[in-house]
Amino acid sequence: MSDSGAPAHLAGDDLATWAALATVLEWLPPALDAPLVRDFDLTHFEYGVLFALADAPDRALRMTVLAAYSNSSLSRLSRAVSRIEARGLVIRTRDPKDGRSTLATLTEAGLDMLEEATPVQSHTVTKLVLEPLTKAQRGQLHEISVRIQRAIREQEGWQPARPGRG
Amino acid sequence: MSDSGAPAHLAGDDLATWAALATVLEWLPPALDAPLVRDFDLTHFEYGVLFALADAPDRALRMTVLAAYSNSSLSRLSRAVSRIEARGLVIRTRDPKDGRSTLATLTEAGLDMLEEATPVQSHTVTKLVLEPLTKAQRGQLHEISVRIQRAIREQEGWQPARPGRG
DNA sequence: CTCGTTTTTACTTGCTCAGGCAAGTAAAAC
DNA sequence: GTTTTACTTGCCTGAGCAAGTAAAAACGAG
Repeated sequence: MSDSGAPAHLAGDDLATWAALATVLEWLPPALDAPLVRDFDLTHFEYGVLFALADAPDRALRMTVLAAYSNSSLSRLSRAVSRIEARGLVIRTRDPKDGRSTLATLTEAGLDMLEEATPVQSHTVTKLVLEPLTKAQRGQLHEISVRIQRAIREQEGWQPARPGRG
Repeated sequence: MSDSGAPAHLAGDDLATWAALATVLEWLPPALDAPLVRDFDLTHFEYGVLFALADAPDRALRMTVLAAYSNSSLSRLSRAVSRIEARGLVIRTRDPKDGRSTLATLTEAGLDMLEEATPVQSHTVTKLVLEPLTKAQRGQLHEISVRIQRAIREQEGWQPARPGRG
C-alpha cells in the first residue's frame, strides 16, 4: 500500500474509465477488421504489411524491419507474409547483400489490392474512431495513446517485437 | 467522395492519431495480460469472468448473462468456463428454473484466486493506463471510449455478443 | 384444455485458423 | 570453429463459425 497510486482495487471514476476502455479494446479490433475481411479477405494486419511495403524504396523491406513497422513478432509476420505471398500480393527474395535476410517485395497485384483497400480502411477508421470525436478529442486521443505506449515500453522486461536498432 | 468526412486516405494529424491508437490496440492487451498470466495463469478474460461472478447474487450467473457482462460470444465463454472449471474455480450446474440454462457459480477456490489476483490486476491497469495520464486525460479517455463504443454499436449488422434483452 | 408438433432459446463442440514459444536452419561475423 | 543474426516451422492454445443437442415455449388439432 506504500505504492503510490496503486489501490487494491479500482473504484469510482477509474473503474468506469477502465471498463469503457476494456470494452473498446475488445470490440474495436474486430470492428476495424470486418469490412476489410469481407471485401478483400485481408486482415488489418495484412493490410498494414502491404501499406508499409508500398512506402518503402523499391517497395521492398527486410522481414525484421517490416516486423518493427507492423508492431509484430517475426513469427507472426512470417506467417502473414506466407499467406499474402500465396495470393501473389508479395514475393520473398533472399537479400543479395546479406544471405540471412529475406526481402519482402510488393507485387503489382499487391499494389492494386492496396489501392482498392485503402479507401475502405480509411472509411472504417474515420467512421469508428475519428468522426465520433471532436477535433479536440482527436488530439487528446493522440496524446493519451502516446502516454500509454510509453508506459508499456517502460514496463520491465517488456519488448513486444524488438524493433531492432530502428 | 460525397461522403462527409471519409477521405480516400488518412493523412496528417488524423494519420498520426490513428497510428498511435493502432499501436495501443496491438500492445496493450498482451501487456495487461502478462502479469496475471505469469502470477496466476489467468487471462484477463478469465479474470473478468471470476470478477463478474463475485458480484452476482449467490456468486452465480447464467452463461448468457455472463457472456454479455464479459463482452464475449457464448462459444468463447463456454470454453473459458470449461478451463477454469477444470481448475476448480467455478462449477457449472443446470438451472432448476430453466433446464436449458447453465449456471456458473464461483467456488471458494475461485473467490480466493480472485482476491489474490485483483490487486495485481489493479496495479497493472494503474501503471499502464491510469497513472501515465493526468486526471483530465482520464476523463477524456472515458468520454472518447464511450463515443467509440457507440460508433461500433451503430455500425449496421454489428452485434458482438448479443446481450439478450437485458 | 390437452396432446403432439414445430419453433425458439441456451448452450456445447468439431473444425479450422491465427499467433506465441521454442527449436531448427542457414548465413554472416568474430 | 564458435557465436550471433535472421528468419522459418512444429507444436499448442484460444477463438470464431457453424452444426449439434436438449429443454422450454408456441402453436394447432381435436
